[in-house]
Amino acid sequence: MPTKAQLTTQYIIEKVAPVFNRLGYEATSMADITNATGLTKGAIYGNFENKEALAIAAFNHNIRRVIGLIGDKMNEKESAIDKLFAMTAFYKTYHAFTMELGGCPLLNVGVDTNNLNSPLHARVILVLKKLQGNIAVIIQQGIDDGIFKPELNTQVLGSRMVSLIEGAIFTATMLKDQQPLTDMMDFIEQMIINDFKK
Amino acid sequence: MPTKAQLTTQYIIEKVAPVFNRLGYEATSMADITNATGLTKGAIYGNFENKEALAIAAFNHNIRRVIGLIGDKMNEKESAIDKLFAMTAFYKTYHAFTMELGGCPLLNVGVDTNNLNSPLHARVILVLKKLQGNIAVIIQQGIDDGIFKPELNTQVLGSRMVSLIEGAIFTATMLKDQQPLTDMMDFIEQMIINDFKK
DNA sequence: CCAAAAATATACCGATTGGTATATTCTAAA
DNA sequence: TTTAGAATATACCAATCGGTATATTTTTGG
Repeated sequence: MPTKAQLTTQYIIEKVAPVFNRLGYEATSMADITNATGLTKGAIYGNFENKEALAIAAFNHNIRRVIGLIGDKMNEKESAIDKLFAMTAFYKTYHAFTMELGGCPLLNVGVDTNNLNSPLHARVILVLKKLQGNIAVIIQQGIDDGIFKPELNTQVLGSRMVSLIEGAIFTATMLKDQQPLTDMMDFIEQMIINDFKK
Repeated sequence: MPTKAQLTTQYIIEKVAPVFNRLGYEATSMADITNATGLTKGAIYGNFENKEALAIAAFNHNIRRVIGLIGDKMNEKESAIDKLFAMTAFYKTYHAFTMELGGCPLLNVGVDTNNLNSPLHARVILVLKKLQGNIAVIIQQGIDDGIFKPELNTQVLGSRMVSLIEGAIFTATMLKDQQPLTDMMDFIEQMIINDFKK
């Protein structure tokens, strides 16, 4: 059974995570945090060492939500193609997700903390590389299963896919229009069928 | 002949433009601005109404630099294909550019001012749409010249191209690695040859 | 139900924020 | 060279920043 404090810690994270994402991890003030939680600074600093620690916890929470959801969808599938299509299907629903959250955490925090060499930026790079790697592994699985062309460069394609996705998220977020994101996912699906498959 | 004040105004813009881009348009303080220019607040506020006005001027300056450079390169060419290839060639050199400037202004300011409905964000959306439109016009020119397939959806392709470019810029900036950007430009060039050309 | 401990609220700190009023310096025309 | 006006510097403002010490409340084990 979790203690009261553990529940409060989790409560704070869930309340402030979208605030940090919306306002930016530097621009979010302690006043924003106390307003969002209904708690006072005493309670916040009792549960987190400082604002940065809370920001990191909030970012990890946001990332876990996204990666968790997409990972679940992909793990339901067996073949490399089905996994990749589960991914594109997820991102077709991602605009509503980001509208609620205030944008893609990876994009927001990445840009926000760039040239800041904060722990947060290190986390962004790590997640980015992990995403690239995950996609590369799936493509490799497709090659191993004899479904995808063996000459595919999995690393380059993993990196390229992440760029395609984040670029579309950026455009869709800026224009508050789901269409660029949907279009990009259709485009990726065509790419898989036309260029990946044997 | 420009007056002393006009020269100072321009001097301030040039000095603070990379600072705003690097630190973010909210996070940049008046102290950062006076440090970057060597001037005092009196001089800054004598030339600009407030920090936001200066931020807008700095953003416009940054955008003009990028768009101006790329526009010049493209205007040197005649055919739609040559223009598009001039664009990809430019973006292959863009990583060095963004390293010096502290990232892509469009990406940085776009994310930074998202959900803030500031005049700056309105400017970002305008520039984004203009970029999409410019590419669409060039593709249409290619169609009119009988070089590109007539069934191409110029609007969708313009939007998609911008997403491809900004996504690659994001990845390259995060990983401090030019390769994702170079790869994406190669990818776009192949797309032009394989999918655009008749 | 009580007391020890844990958790939260309150009140405060120095530093920094954007901005301004005024003093000073510099520029340019007569 | 003088002087009016423009441009810049200085000194200051209230408000807010992140953070902390302490007082108060709440929880929990006996």
